[in-house]
This record gives sequence, C-alpha cells and structure tokens, in this order.
Amino acid sequence: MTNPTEPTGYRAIKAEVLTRMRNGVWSPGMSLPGEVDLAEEFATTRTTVNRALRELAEEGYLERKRKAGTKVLKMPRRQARFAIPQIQQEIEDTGADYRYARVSRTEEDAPGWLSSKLSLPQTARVIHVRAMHYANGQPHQFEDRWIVTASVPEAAAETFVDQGPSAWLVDTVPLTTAEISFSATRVTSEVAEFLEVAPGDPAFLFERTTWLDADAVTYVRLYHREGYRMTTRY
Amino acid sequence: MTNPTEPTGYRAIKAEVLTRMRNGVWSPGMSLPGEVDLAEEFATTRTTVNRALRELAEEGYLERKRKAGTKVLKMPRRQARFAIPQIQQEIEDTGADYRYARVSRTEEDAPGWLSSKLSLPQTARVIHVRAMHYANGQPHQFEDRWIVTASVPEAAAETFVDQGPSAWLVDTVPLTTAEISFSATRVTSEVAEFLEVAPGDPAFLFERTTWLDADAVTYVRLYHREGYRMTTRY
DNA sequence: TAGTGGTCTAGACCACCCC
DNA sequence: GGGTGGTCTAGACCACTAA
Repeated sequence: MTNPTEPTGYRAIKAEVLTRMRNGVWSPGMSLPGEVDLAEEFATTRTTVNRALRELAEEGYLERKRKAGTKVLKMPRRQARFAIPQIQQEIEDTGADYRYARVSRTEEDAPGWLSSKLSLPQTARVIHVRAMHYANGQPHQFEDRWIVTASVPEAAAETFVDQGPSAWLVDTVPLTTAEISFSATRVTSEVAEFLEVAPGDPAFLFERTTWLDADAVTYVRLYHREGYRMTTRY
Repeated sequence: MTNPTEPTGYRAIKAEVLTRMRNGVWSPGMSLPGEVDLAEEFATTRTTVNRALRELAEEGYLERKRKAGTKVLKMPRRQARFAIPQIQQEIEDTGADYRYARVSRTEEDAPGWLSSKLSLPQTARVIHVRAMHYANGQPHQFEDRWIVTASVPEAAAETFVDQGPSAWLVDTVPLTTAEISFSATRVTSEVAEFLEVAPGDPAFLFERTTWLDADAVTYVRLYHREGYRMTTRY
C-alpha cells in the first residue's frame, strides 16, 4: 500500500519530476523530454504535463522556452514568499494584546526628498502621520508615514486617532502595487524614545512605497526594536 | 485603437476582474458570479476563467471555496516574493568586483544550541566555516556557517578555500527546503573587525536553515553592514 | 523554418463543503 | 443534497525562437 494521500494527476507529475532531479536522472542544465513525450510516459495528456511543468518553472526549478524546451536550472532561482504583515493581526496572532496610539498628524508641503522619491509635483501636499503600535503594552513598532493628499483625498478627513493609517489605507485603497525593503538602521534619538531603547541602537526598518497605477499613494517607515524577526519558509 | 499589447484570454480576464474590483463593481467580501456565468459573459470556456481566477487567488486577491464560490478578500493577503540572493551574482550585477575569502574551517561536535535548533543527535559532527565576501574590496558580508557532516558527507573533503560554502552547497544539495529570517542585530567585536565597522554597530542579519527532506543540512548567519537593503516589488 | 511550449475549446467527472 | 470549484481529456491553433 502506498501513502493514502499519494498525489495523482499534475501533483504526482510534479513530485516525480522533483524526485528525478534529486536522483540525478535529470541533472542541472539538462533538458527534459518534450511535453508530448512526458504525457505519453505518464499516460496522461499534454495539458496535465504542462500544468506540472509550468508550476515547477514558476517555483524556480525549471526554465522553459519555446523551441528550446524545458531545462533544469543550474542554480535554482528559488524564491521566498512573505505575507505582508498586518500589524494588528500579527500581534494578536501571538496571543498578545494590541494597542495603537497616534503620535502626531500634520499636513504639510512634501519635503524635497519625498517629492523626489515619489515623483511628486513641486507643490504636492502630504499628510504626515506618526504612530506607535504596542504589543502587551511594550513598544513594538514606530510608524512614520506620509500620505499623498492628491492621491487619497479622503485622507484629509481622517484623524487617524482610532485607526492606524495602514489599516485605513488597506480599506480605502486596497489594490495597489508596492516596493518594500528591509534594512538595519540606527534609531534616532526621537524614535528611540518611542521604542524605549537607547539612541543609536539597532532597529529593523521596513519601508514601503505604495502606488495606485502611476500615482504614489504613500511612503512609510516602520521601525522595530532589535530582536524583531521576519521569517518564512520556502 | 487600444494598447498594442492589450492582453487577451485569461490575462484579459484577470485584468478585467481587477478593474472591476477597483471600480467597486465587486467590492471586498462580495461573491463573484460562478465560473460558468463568467465564461458565458466573457465568451470563453470555464477552463480559461478558472485559470484567471485561480491565479488571482494565488496572488492573494480572491478566496475560492467549493460550493461557497469565489469571494473578494477583505484584506488582500498579498505576498511579496524575494529572490534568494546568490551573493556573487548579486554583487556582480551591480557592476562591482566580487572577492571571496575563507576565514576558518574547523570540524567539531555540534554545540548544544545548534543540535537543539536542528534536531541533531547528541553526537553530531559539524563543519564550521567562516568566510568573507567583498564587493570592490569593501567588506560586504560575513558568513558564519555550520554544515551537518552526516547530511553532506562530501563536505568533509571540501576546504572552501576557493569556493564559498553557499555556492558549493547549491551545486551539491540543490533541492532543499529552507527557513529564512531577517533581523537587525549588533555586531560582536569579532564580526566588527571583518566588516570593518565598530563593535555594537547595527548589522542586517540574514539567517537560513536548510533541510533535505527531514535532515538538517546547514545553518548560516549572514551579516551585512548597515546600509544593506533587501528590496522587492509586488 | 520547424520544433517547442502557450493557450484555448468543449466536454466530463468528481470532491468538497455550505445550505 | 446539490452547487461550486478542481481537475482531467482530447484535440487544436498559435507564438516564439533556436538552429
């Protein structure tokens, strides 16, 4: 008897292809047989083989080109997938208590570095919000955010006292594209006070720039205390 | 005239569905029509509609359940995808010169914390390799790695003088699963010397534990100087 | 220019799971 | 129980690109 959850169909083919790669039947750089041949071997149709190979290519194991065929990648271009963290949920998932506090909200002309970063017109107005997120009363994240008023006019009416700008933006402008980056930085003395650490201490910085089509919507810096980790499997 | 690269087929359907979500035709929490209805509306087959919706669900926009149908997610579970960096390529892609230098290589009993982390037997032996990666002669990354000898016996014959353990492992044990995590840390005085920064300075730490089926293969800590960034779009 | 993957059609059976 | 998505079949035309 085999495993009761033994896959069949395109899943079985994916598994078999991976097995053959592990066993060296198809080693890095080598070409696999064409879809038609594989379909015959696995006693199925080309459609099913196609789905299996397409997904393996998407996952970074194979390279597929018309006419050239399907090849095993020499260096698998594996990729990790991170769920974009939703701060409140992230904290409550750990069983901790979440609390939000707005620090400040001002409306101002976009500073030069921001206009430049977001390709804003010279005269752009932005809403600058600073806020703290606590887990069980402990400082967890300091949020420093700029919202482009022209892209999200509804923001003018928002105080962000009760709801954090992240959650509000997800509800208001849900379908955006973004660029995110992670880095390590030193906290400034101001941020240090809010995170309750010493100035100059390391912080994990998460930055995100969000666009709605071609218009910049918001730029945010999220500072986390040393010890914060982003983790994923792949 | 429309855009010359106007998508057709399942891509067109994906785009149209996203457009309708943006326009509020299908707002968060709402159910979409069934695949059969959509196929009729778009004058295509259910297969094509299925692929469009399946991909949108994979990308985190929709939730699909048998019998329940397809719903627009209230909070899109969008996910970012990071290419797993290959240090040499990453550096050379910037036009910089890459240089590798092994710092040390020892064979030892696995320390307790490592055995625990990797679920190793009491008596496990590991190879401990430390190495530096330079970009244009500047310190770029300090690598602190443990390789489980039992999982990769070939490593016993490797000096890692000419080739870094990362590259060697990718060639030798290409099909692994891994857990990675990012964090900010303080460099110890020893790491500080190699990175040519001051002890206690912030560093960006990338950790990865790698498994081949159920056996731990390697655990590595990669330290980067302040200023290093991991970036992606989604 | 010919071979390969990319995609679509039209139809079918089935597993899951909400009602 | 029945409606919905998950998947497969068998076949076709087409786009791309390596040879």
